[in-house]
Amino acid sequence: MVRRMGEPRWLDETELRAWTGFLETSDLLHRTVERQLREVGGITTVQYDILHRLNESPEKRLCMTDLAERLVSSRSGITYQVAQLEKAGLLRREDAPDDERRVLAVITEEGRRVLERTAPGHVEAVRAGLLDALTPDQVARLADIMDAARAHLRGTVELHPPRRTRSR
Amino acid sequence: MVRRMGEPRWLDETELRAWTGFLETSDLLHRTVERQLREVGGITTVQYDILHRLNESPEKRLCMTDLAERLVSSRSGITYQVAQLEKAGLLRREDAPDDERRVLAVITEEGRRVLERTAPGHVEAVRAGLLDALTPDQVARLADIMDAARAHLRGTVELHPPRRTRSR
DNA sequence: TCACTTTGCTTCGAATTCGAAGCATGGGGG
DNA sequence: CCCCCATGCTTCGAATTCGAAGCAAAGTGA
Repeated sequence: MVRRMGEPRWLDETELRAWTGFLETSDLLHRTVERQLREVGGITTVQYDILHRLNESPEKRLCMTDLAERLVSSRSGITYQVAQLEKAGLLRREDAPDDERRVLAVITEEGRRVLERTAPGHVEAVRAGLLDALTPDQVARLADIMDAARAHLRGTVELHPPRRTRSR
Repeated sequence: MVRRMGEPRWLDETELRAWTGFLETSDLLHRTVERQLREVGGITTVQYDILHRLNESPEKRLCMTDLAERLVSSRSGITYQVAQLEKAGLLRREDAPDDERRVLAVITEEGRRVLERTAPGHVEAVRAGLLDALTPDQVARLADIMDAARAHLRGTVELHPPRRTRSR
């Protein structure tokens, strides 16, 4: 399965602009949003996402694996962040009734308050950092482009490395 | 300077798609590219960027601040990564001749070899992860959109927190 | 020249992330 | 029922990142 490739197809000017622009924009954007959340809400983007997902879910609770599924980090990362949020009183853990192995994270009233308090500023930061710099037409095109890329990547990328099989 | 905001302007469906799509795409993309570089070249994206920038620069050398300027991390982060790369033999440090305070990072022959060896696969990963999923028209539009966003953010965001002035 | 500030870099401790390994429960196939 | 593997989560150590604090050289103004 050695793949010897011929002459590499280097990026032309437009492709390079798209790629480097994407890299730098996502980096800058992440920093500003992170900073805003930190200053106003005292939480990180990851924590905001966790709380948001919990709050959006019908039962206001999700198990660790579901949280990790399509979110930022690895399973151990979720364990860590949920522990932080639990210490801060923004969620609590519950054992799943039907499966002893599962642990459910449940958003607390306090967590909901933090979310309500930070959400408007967070949205404003997203507008100020990205959406306001674009025309409505560009926003629409960006949405379509990101949909295409996201769907493509979802099919291609394995989020987590495959689990090491016991034997061997 | 307390800004009391009225009813927050929530994101409409398209804006939400643009934003969440952007977040998830950049995350997935970062992971795949990172993994490819790690497996093939044994280096991280950050290290690739550093080597690439050094190699692109006219004198094949840059001082730490210039490296940190618009790159990934804080000053201390650059110190750390440059130390790693120096240990790996991919660059060496030199004192700047004209300013005793500055430290120059200079890419080595070995570093150049790693770059040449990894670059084609890296570009392929970028194509496979992003560009191939888009039409040429979409790539061009993405480039323009990212240019706009990048320029906007550059003007808005302060990369590093302001330096603490010594006396109160 | 002398104080004082600025600038460039490094060191330090804290926080976060990851993957590997470990533990416990669940789910078959015999 | 029992063995074995799959699944869910946590713990561990390593790597990376950050900001604050510190040190040294360079610049500035009197």
